[in-house]
Amino acid sequence: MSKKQNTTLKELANHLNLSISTVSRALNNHPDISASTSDKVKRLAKKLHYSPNLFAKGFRSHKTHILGVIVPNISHYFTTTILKGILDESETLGYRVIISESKNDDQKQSEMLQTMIQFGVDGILMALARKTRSIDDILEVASRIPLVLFDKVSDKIPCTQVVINEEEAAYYAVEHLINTGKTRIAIIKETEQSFNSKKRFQGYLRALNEHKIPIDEKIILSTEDISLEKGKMLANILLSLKKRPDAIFAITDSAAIGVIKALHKFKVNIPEEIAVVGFSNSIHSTIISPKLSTVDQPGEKIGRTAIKYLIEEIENPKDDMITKTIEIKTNLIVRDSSFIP
Amino acid sequence: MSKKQNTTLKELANHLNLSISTVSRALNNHPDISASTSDKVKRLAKKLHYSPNLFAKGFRSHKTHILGVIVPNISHYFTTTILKGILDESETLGYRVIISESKNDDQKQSEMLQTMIQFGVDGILMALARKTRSIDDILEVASRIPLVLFDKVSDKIPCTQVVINEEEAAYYAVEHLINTGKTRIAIIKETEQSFNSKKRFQGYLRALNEHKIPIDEKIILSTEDISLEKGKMLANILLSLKKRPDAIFAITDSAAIGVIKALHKFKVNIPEEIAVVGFSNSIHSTIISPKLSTVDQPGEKIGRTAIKYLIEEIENPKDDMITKTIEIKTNLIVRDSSFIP
DNA sequence: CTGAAAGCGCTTACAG
DNA sequence: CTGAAAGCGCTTACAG
Repeated sequence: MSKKQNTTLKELANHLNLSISTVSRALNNHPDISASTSDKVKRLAKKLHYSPNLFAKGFRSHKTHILGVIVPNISHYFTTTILKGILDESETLGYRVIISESKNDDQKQSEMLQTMIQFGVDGILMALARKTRSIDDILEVASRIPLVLFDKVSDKIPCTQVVINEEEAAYYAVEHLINTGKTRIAIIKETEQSFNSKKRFQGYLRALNEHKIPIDEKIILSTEDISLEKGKMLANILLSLKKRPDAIFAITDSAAIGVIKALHKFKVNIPEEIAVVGFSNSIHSTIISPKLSTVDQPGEKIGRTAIKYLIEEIENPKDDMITKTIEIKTNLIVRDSSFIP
Repeated sequence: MSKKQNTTLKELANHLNLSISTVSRALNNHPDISASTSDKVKRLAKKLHYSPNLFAKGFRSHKTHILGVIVPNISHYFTTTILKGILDESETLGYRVIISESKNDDQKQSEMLQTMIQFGVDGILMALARKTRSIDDILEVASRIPLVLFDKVSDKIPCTQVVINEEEAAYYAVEHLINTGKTRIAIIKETEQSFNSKKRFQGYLRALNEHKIPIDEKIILSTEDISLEKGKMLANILLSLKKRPDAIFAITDSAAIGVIKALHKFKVNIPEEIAVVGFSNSIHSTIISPKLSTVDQPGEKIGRTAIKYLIEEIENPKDDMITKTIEIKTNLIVRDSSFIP
């Protein structure tokens, strides 16, 4: 065998002619143990690189100190900022995190939930896959261990949910465009009634209504699986209208960047002829030219908040499952794709 | 208690008036068990949503089927593509993955290694933090469990290492510039002798040498912590030279994008006056205009390969630790920032 | 074909 | 102040 075995309590006990119980207590600073014994044990432990087997420890207490995290796509920059918050906070609180990618496949998502339970995670943090139908599996999980949803959530699942102020953020983004003199503001959103898209659309409508700007269905465009390419396509449609919009609010940055690329192609001046605002403050938003005005979503804070609530629920279990929604504030960042006020 | 306990073998046994051993064997398709018993057990197990406690299982065999992964920064797109490969492949092979971010802090990295051992991971996959000094801790880990390095590696650590063909990739990138008629090719690299930077620089030198192009120290620029901003700064220096380069090879995409931004500012035509080539094929490379020529690094493949080697070593332990380096082929992608041949 | 017992590494109530 | 014993959920050699 090339690999060294880990040192165990038993070995320490044998070396010192003590019982396993005593060694255990010495290492855990139990008050009963004499200082001299405690010292001896600790010295030997250090010398032999003893490190407790957390498995065995958790085994007794039914706690693994491992949390499960499921996200649709690990490559989205926004997701990675959330993960940063999750990893950092969980590590300082003494938990490790198992991450899985559902790839927006709700079948896969169910399987992952299942294996996470099998691996004995103490709780699960999750952003739902698109078109999640099988709520049943998720409810079943929530009945066993604490579950917290973030970003992609659903009010059909009774649990803590951490989101951004989607509606308000969209409201401010659109109001900003109105304040810079724009009156014909298009929106590019998703067809399916995803929580996020729906909320952002509501914010759009409220901004127009409150500023007495008529709603025009012709400049409300929807697409499935919103993306850069889709942004381009829909921008082309908007450009072909008799009455072009003078601003476009895209509910994701990638779509907004597609819009900018389409506008470039047709030599449309940004923001003079058409202003553009996105949503997310992805890293792309400062690479594209003109730099994109967008809504900054504080990913790290979302991650930190979500994991804190989860761990709180793990360590202080409550009897009742209540849907509690925590809203994290966002921040509109105005850049060159819209007028600076 | 609101949370349901997980079903155990004991409960199944009690329900059926069988022993725990029999139930265990039935569930594991042991040949000794009669079909009727086996059926009964399986039906009840399904009904009660029994799922084995992998903790208890692993506890006996000293296998947790959990792997540790440490990366410097989870937000780099390239890193996320590697993680995708790791997650996907490990899940199909029946392993789960704990991810930690060292933030290029080698102190933190050592701690992470330590807690991963404590959590009983079966093996560790790691990209080294910049300026990793305490090789000792890493060697200590490698003596206990299988360790595989990827991307950021070091030949001082005797273990399997999965990297791209850094030297060759840089060679082809520079040769491509030479083939398009460029003769004064600058390089922007890192000061510290990181494995990657060193190799890419070697490729640069070899390309120039083989094509009999003189090396000019004035257009070999180095920086610490290479980034977009540093790319801009160094490009400015190059532009201020009496004899400007006619091409710039930046050893990372972000630096290359900084270069493009600087060239834009000084109205330099790309690629006519100065061509630019980056390294990584990050998502930015098609957002920037002109689109960036760059070296595509197949992240998923790197991840998959690394995890396969790790699991191979876990499941078939060898006595000897040998440094084995696996090189993954890259692919030069020519876009608008350099001439299409 | 089925069961009782040991053991994986640890903690802790119970004795002494 | 220290130790023997039970138990966490599972598997498996040993009996029968």
